[in-house]
Amino acid sequence: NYLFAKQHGGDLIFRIEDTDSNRFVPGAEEYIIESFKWLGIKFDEGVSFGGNHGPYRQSERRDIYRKYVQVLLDNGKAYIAFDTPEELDKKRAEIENFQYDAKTRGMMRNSLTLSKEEVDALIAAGEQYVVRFKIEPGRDVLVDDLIRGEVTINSSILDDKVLYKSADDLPTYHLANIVDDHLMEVTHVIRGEEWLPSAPLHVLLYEAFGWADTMPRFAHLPLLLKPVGNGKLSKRDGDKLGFPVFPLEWHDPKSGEISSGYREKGYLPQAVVNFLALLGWNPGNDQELMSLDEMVKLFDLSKCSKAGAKFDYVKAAWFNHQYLIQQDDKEWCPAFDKILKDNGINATAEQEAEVVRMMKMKVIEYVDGQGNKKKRNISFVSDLWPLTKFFFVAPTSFDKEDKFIKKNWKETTSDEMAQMLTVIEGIEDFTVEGMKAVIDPWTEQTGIKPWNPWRVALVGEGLGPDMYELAAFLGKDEVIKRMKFAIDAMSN
RNA sequence: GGCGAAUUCGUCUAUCGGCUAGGACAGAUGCCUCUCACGCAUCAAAGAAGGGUUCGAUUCCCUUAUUCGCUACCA
Repeated sequence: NYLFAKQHGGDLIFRIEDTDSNRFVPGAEEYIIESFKWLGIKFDEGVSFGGNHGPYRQSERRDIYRKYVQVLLDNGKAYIAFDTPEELDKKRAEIENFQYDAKTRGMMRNSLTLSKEEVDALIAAGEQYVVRFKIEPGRDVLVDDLIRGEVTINSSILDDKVLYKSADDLPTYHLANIVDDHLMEVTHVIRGEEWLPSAPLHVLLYEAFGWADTMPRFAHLPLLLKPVGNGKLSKRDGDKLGFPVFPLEWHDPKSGEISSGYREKGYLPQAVVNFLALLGWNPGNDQELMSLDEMVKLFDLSKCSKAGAKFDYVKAAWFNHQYLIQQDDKEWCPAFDKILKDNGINATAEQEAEVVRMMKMKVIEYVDGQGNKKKRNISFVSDLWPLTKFFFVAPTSFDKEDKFIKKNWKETTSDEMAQMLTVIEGIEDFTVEGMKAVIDPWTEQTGIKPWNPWRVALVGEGLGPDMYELAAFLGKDEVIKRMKFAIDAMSN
């Protein structure tokens, strides 16, 4: 909706459709606003955004709906029904495939079967009622969908939908939606496929009000499906499979349940928007990485797919990786700082920046000795801890079955490391250049290839940055300490 | 059950009658390399099934199958 509206210079409206008072959730509205803000999706009108078509909360538009319900009642397009939920349940149990429609409305308690006096008396007595849309059967209703083309549905399969319920003096979605869209001068309705079956009902409502000529265009988008198995993606699937479904972490005030959020998991909003936009739409070429502004230019409803798309959280992580590596070093530091704190490390800001710099060296493109461009695969800043802990914590033991250690620490290695240790102890200038000046000639003289064993000693496993850089960061004392410990531990 | 929609590699998708069916993620292999990665190269991987229409169907039509959605005084 955002892409479409912006592309056409239109306004995006943020309307709260809270016509089901039973389902009111405190905090949900604020949550939604904050989520869109985080994603960078800005509305032009609506709750918290202002505009000339308010109020934008349907629960605050009761006067308006009451008026339009009356219009339909007056022109015979709707009627009042007194059937209680219990009575309806009974009918459904009695009659197979019961539907409240032209065939059955004659046997129900409503203003079509009751006299005007009876109806007035019931209302005066405080009886609860609903207003139902009187659907004329046997008509083929055409829905011209921008994505699916022309869809025809016969009105006979539609039931006499409830438009308004007196119990809470609120309309249902169908009535509120049509009235609001008309009054708010909505030109396009882009919504999920689950609305396609009731689209003809909405067309009929526009006609009943005499608004057919200004009826908005419809576009029904495909649904998001579960990553594994069948069915549409539900709120709970995410945490079951280890990925977020909610944009922001959500604490349900009623159940106390916590659903993880993209923001808290370390996703970048641009990555989420990009990934989501491509689920069900593509620009028609091979381009996958696009900013919101680019997507506004490229978006095309006719290029939206019609079938549901399975949610692939592995690819979502890849998108995040792409956006993460484009970020400046400094943007990683706050998140990295938190990771360190969480792991009980007290590092100086300089140290943090230095580690991030070194890791980013391997993340951002750089050219190695062979002229190859290199990068590092980090999808989330939170991935950094296992890749950086050795900067702050010395190895406490060595897994002799570890493939890297086994391969690189042979029988003679402890002796070679001991030789290297004496060389290192003699180094005055413990910088990358200073070490190179001493160690490079030493390796050539002795023929010893110290890199991997040295890595075992300082890191404890087969990962990390260039050894000179790492050693310079750790400092001479720490390097000596770790080497002594390794030589000792490995010879036992 | 009824109605509607959908159906291309494991996943997201391109193709608007000419296909040796393209790309991306994931996977495999190789190269690179002081490690892990990254990068690069290569490989493997698809038109649900059956009928039509057509010189020619992944593309159009029909049937079947499967999946999804709707069938609430929920949205």
